[in-house]
Amino acid sequence: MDTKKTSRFENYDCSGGCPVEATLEVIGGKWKGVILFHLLGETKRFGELQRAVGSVTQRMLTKQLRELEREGLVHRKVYPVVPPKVEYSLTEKGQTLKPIITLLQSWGQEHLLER
Amino acid sequence: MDTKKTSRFENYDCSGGCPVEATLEVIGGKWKGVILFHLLGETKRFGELQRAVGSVTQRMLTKQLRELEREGLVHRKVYPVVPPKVEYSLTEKGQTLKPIITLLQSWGQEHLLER
DNA sequence: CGGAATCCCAAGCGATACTG
DNA sequence: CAGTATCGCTTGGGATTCCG
Repeated sequence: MDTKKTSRFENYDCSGGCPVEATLEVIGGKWKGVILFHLLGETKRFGELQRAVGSVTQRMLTKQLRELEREGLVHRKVYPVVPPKVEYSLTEKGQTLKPIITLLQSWGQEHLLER
Repeated sequence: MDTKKTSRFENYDCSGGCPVEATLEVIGGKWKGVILFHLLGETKRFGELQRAVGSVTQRMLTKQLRELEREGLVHRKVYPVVPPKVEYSLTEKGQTLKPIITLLQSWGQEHLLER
């Protein structure tokens, strides 16, 4: 009907850092989504997390956790005991991702997995 | 307090296809988020899309669009004219991603970009 | 204009071994 | 237990060229 713009998205300037892209860079790592998902509810030890995620290798789990830590999404608590004990949990900033992770999960269930 | 589980996330079986991971694989491609974002509001031609996204190369834009097409998220309409004209738009399935893309955007704005 | 094909470097990532 | 180190394959993705 009218030639007027019907959307607020069309001419959004993405050059030099689109928020959508930026967010995906933070949570889009190969294992980050799943990791965050498993930390949504509770603190987990390294080994627990690895078992929960499934097929991730130690190397990758460590790397992804370090990156999430650097982004301030995950907190790493080291207990000075032997054998070593390290617990991972979401920071407050990490908690704010909950709606996103939840949406990702429900969308995937509805549109991706056989049902 | 209690040792009872306080979350519904903890023991979710992710092995062999976690919904969160699956969804991220669909929208997590390097340019897919931004592409979807720019298609949220309106249909766009190839060239428009490329300019909107910014620094993406033709090759990558094409590749990512093909993948989104295969997932049934994006529709490709070819006009049999010369010079060629191709329009991209979201399918109905693609539209269902709107809440996710929107959330990604607002989260990124609030937590990632300087403010 | 919108794409396909080729080339090629760099990053990603798994496997394995070692360590405090 | 929770890492780190090294190796080497595989993949991603940019640059460029050609085409209908």
